[in-house]
Amino acid sequence: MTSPTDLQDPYERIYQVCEQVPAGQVATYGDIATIVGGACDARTVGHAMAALGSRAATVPWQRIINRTGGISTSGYRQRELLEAEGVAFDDKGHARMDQHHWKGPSEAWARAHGFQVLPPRDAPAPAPEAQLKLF
DNA sequence: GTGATGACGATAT
DNA sequence: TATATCGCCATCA
Repeated sequence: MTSPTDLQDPYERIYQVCEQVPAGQVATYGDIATIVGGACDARTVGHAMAALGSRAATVPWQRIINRTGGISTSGYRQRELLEAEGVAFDDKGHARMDQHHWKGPSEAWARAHGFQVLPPRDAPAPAPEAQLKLF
């Protein structure tokens, strides 16, 4: 297992997880780092996003935001792209994490690719009316 | 090899 | 809730 050929580039794994984020949902850098596991940190994910390069066309980098739900980028129209996907923002420029927070990939997919799943979370605040409004 | 920087997170106030 | 401080890791000069 010490062979680098067995493990893909650390960034490649991050991109792969980012591709699992469906449209209309957002994930935090910490979530991606938790799913990738290993020496992957929230900051490492941020560096990976900055090193996207040509992969920016296939990786939904715009769905990756910081833990506060704010957009750290400036000039990339990240918020505009998210709004186009149906992600709601408040007047403070923070995404509605309670509505669009990605719950993580399927356990089967994560296990099949050697990834991890996000820790279980208690129901934050179910809004029946809000769900009905979606789509 | 060392120091500085960064698309961050968590905790404390 | 917002701000301030510290910590962790990878990349670049």
